[in-house]
Amino acid sequence: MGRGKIEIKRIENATNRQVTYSKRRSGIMKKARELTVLCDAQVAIIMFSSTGKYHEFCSTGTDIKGIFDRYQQAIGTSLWIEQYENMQRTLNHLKDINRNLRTEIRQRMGEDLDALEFEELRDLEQNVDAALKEVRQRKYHVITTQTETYKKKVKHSQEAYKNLQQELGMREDPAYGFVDNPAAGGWDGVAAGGWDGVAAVAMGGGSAADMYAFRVVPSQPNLHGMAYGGSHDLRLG
Amino acid sequence: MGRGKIEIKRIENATNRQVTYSKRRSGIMKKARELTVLCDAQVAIIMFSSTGKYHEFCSTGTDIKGIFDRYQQAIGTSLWIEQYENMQRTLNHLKDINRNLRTEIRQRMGEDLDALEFEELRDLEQNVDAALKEVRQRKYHVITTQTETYKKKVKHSQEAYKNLQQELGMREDPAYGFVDNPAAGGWDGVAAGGWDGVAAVAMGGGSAADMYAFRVVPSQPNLHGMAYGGSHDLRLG
DNA sequence: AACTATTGATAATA
DNA sequence: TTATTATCAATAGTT
Repeated sequence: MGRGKIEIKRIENATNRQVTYSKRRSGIMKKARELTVLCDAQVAIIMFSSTGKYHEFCSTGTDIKGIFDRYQQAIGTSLWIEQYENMQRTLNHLKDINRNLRTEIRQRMGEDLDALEFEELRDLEQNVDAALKEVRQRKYHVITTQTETYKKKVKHSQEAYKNLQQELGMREDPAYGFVDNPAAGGWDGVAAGGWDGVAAVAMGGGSAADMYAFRVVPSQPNLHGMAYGGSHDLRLG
Repeated sequence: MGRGKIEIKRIENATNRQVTYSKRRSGIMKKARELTVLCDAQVAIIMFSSTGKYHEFCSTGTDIKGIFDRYQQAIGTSLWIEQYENMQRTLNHLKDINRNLRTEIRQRMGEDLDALEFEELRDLEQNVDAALKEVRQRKYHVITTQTETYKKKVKHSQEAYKNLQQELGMREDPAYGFVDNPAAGGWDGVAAGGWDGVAAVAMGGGSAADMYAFRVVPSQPNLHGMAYGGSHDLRLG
């Protein structure tokens, strides 16, 4: 239909091809529109030219997504539905795991124990007991490490001070400087046993009240996105 | 284009409409095919007739899904991609929460404590300590409840037996029947103090070895999809 | 973009 | 349904 018929093969001249694309595209769109009106049909068309420009047609009363959802229904199952459902499954599985993890944490916090059988309770007790020992041991380790560090710092400061004293040949009131008498409450006292004593209390499986003796900062930022203070939000997000 | 032009409006005659649909549909498909060849374009068409029958066209070298994925890219964001990405986000969020929960459980088990600050360690210790008390209390409660139940059962059996004895006027060797002498190891002994004694041991914050004294069944099914025996698989599924 | 000579599509008909 | 064909519509080549 034109001034001479053409062979149906790729038009090599780019300009020509683009013009033909434009003409024929509008032709198809018109035909599609007529079809939807004449025959009460639903039509969706998506076109990409060789230059990458895209055009679409969609019959009135619906949209591309609507027609393609219907299309997917028509051909049974497929396309995106499959990966979508896979994802949904994974998501539900994760939620289940999540719920179980939260339940376990709550039980490890001593809550919701009614659901447990005696044997489970017994195992839980053993486990928490062992965990408590681990935590105490770790705490003791941290404390002793800190103590050693402070001891060394004190020693260094002390020696530096003494050296200074000797170099300057000065003699001050012992109450205001470093002295060798532990009873005076100087740094020597701490270095010699003060921190160890603290560590001993911490190690001694003490009561909660004992532990509060170490609370230097009343509340600290939540460094791991968690808190052990029971203020957990154990609902799903 | 036919024997007389027609007005572009819905064809009321169903048969006529169906025939026209069939003819024009094949016409559009042919045009689409020609367009893809002549102009090196990508085209996807989906059509539903008024009777619900569906037909599709897709240029060679791709498929409906491919063209629609490209379409979604072309129009930026939307359609399925949106909910797909929402889902992906939710999924990643759940995985994060999951990882945190597993970390917390491991720390509550006394593992991976190196990452904790001293203050966190102290709070964790307090919390686990409190939890242990809760669990022990609960265990004691279960044991005493069970004890009461067994006591009652024993009492009932005892009385039934005595009644039977009296009714039959029988007298057996005390060694082979229920007697009033607790030292003989009869049920009276258990009812009077045996179970309470057991409960007392359980309550006493005893060692793990003490607890094992209660292990009636060496291993039991995992009723909650969890185990406190440290055999947790804390990896993501 | 607009114009036509042509070819292509199809409405009515058989 | 399918085939025919008289007409109308689309468009290739041109301006």
